[in-house]
Amino acid sequence: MAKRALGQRASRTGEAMRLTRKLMFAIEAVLDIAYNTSDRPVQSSEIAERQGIPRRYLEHVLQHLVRAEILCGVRGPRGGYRLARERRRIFLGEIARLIGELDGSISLFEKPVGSALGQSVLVPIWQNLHERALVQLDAISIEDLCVQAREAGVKSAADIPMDFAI
Amino acid sequence: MAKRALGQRASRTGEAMRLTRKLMFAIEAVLDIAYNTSDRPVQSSEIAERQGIPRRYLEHVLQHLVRAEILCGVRGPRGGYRLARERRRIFLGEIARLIGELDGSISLFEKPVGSALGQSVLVPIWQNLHERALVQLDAISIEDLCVQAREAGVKSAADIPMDFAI
DNA sequence: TTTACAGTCGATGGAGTTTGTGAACTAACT
DNA sequence: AGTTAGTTCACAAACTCCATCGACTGTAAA
Repeated sequence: MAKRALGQRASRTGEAMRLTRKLMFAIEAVLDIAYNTSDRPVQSSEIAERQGIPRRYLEHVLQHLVRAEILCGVRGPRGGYRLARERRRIFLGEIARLIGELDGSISLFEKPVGSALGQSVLVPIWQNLHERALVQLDAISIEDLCVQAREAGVKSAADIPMDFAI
Repeated sequence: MAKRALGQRASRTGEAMRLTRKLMFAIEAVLDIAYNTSDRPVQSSEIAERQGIPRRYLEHVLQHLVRAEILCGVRGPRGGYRLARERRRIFLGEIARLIGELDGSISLFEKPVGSALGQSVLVPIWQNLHERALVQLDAISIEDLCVQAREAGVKSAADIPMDFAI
């Protein structure tokens, strides 16, 4: 009965999440850095090649991660990227929220939903779906992924002596 | 230029789901039809106006729903759309899978994921996320939504005498 | 035959993605 | 110290795909 303003955004707690390509790139990049960092930082070109991500676009994503203080960038020769915190203190949910809020911030369930039907019935369902996904991602840390990767036998550049640099 | 050769599709689970605008339109439309059907079928223009969905695009979506035998279309004057089954036998998961498989069938987690890291660690996470969402949607029928809408006090065109036709 | 719809094809626009060019910064080398 | 080279950062143009719109065709009732 209570008529709500149409333009009401889903901007409540600032929770935004979009299952887009950019998000996957972001998570892949952070994981790659965490898994392959040795003594010197990991360069964007390495990540791009290892993960098969377009270089230029990857740099975009990395810069967002730097601003969000998930990574820190080191300029100059032998520069690259490092994690800004310990691996066990970076969670996928944080990355998802970050990427979601970047451009648009419309969240995973992006829909004006103008009708009363949608407002009263569908919006709650989408919010629920959305929140559950975020909860699931909030429970996974980069450390967890590194452990899984090691158990799966994925090779890490950190295990290889530097002399083999191509 | 199709450089699709790069990544093979993640299409082998057969389950595809995309949290896109089209999916919301589809669910909104089916719900609208279920909720507002009286003796004569519901016309696409009615749905479009009530739900605030662009007419032309809505018809596109409706046609897919007809082919999937979720709706049935009635042509000619006083035509429109009806549900092809009882409301309690139509589930949101079915609609989600349909829309997902339509164009691209790339599913919610669409990513080549070329590296060993991605393959062994990220793909399972995305699949899990995806399956949980589908399970959640599979548990909701159109009937459920109609009940919720009625409890929320949403008016139905089926309750209103036909004389008020504009 | 006319009319009011559902169905189909093609054109347009915008968001997200990809790529290009150049700046700012810093380590290493002369 | 000054210069050079290898990076990250910043801005912007080009490309791609989906949502949107428009015009035309098919069908069935009046």
